[in-house]
Amino acid sequence: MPQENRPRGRPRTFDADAVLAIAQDAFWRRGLAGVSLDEVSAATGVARPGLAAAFGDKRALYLRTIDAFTAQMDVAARTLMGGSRPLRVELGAFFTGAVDLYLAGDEPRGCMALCTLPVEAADDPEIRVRLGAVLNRTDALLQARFQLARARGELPARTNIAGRGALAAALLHSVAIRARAGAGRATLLAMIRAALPLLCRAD
Amino acid sequence: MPQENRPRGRPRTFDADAVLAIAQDAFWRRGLAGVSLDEVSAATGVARPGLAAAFGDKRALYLRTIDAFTAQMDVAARTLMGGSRPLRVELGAFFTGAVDLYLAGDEPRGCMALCTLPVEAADDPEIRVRLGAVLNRTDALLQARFQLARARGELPARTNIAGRGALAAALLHSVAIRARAGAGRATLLAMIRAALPLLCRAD
DNA sequence: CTATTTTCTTGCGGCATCGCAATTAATTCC
DNA sequence: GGAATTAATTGCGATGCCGCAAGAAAATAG
Repeated sequence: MPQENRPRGRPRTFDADAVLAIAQDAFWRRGLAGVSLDEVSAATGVARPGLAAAFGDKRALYLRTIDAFTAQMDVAARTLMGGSRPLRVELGAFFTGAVDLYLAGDEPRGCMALCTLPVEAADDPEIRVRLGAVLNRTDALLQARFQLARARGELPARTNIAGRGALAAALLHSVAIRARAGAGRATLLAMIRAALPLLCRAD
Repeated sequence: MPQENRPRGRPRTFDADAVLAIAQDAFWRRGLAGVSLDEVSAATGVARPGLAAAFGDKRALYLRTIDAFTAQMDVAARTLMGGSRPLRVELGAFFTGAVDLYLAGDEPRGCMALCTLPVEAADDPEIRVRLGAVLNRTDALLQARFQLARARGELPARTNIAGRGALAAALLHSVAIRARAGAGRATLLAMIRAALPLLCRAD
């Protein structure tokens, strides 16, 4: 009995997204070099050849999880900073949301991209490009928000958008690393609270 | 002929500091997990047992190079930001010096500590502590400089030192990662130039 | 000159990791 | 029902990596 639009041969017995989620968790904690495919295989119940057939080699699987991560971040960022509330409120929500994500499970995870991509970036041009893309994406997001605030009169017309955006992005990068270093929620939130007035000051 | 205060047995035939420098270079680029002892052995000409005898296992050697790195940074930071010049000048020198160091050799090196420690930090408590120590050190350095500026009247008495210090440290972290992502010297300096006024503004 | 101490070199053994090939299983097309 | 197609499973082989042990070498102490 032919079902729907089944591809052709024997169907997959595992859910690629579920495997990806488990792999993402492992790479988030230990990075590309720190995770073995045997480990992913054991955690997912999918034998190595199955992983290879579905995703390619270890590096390709890692890149897939990085892409998934950045997609998740994009969604979260746009949700938290949609542009409907005042600048300061939305930036506060944005950074608080980042802290929540970086400390999920009360483990010192930090940012998957900012904490695991850089090691590989020095010798791997493709990963270096990925890292650059992640940075550009948040830069664009934050600068756009400052620009919007300026257009709305929350910031004076002469406000240096690039400077504000750079500092806001920097704060995110800093939080990402500090979370991984074990900084507590209270510490991170205090840092954000102290820094926000400078970022949002209307001059 | 007994020389000086020679220890007792056969003397070392290699310079531990030179070996450390070579190992540091390798770890800087590829991180702890990305470097094999065979590689260090080949690059230094010291056989693995020699490395083991002098430094312990790979992780111990890595920690030694991290310590050497932080010591180098301390020296550089204190040189560039001695407190004799105005706040803005010294911060500019500090960040420019960081860029120089992160781009030395025109390679996208970034910061050894901030780009290689985080991956290992999640699962290795001792490395996590090291990372925290690196962060605390620069926090203290920058906050002290802002405090000095406030005491000298370059900043108003009500200036939030914690906020300024956090943002300045964040800028450093950001530069460290961006350099590794391949950002050019001009890009980084432009970012710093845009951000400095906000950090130094006397209100 | 001999004994002792420390280091250097070589090599072995074990372990983990990865990629590939061969076999078995499940499903669709005709 | 048979052929074709795609997956899953198992297992092998090669490589890299680490730690340790055994023997040779270079220095000092007496």
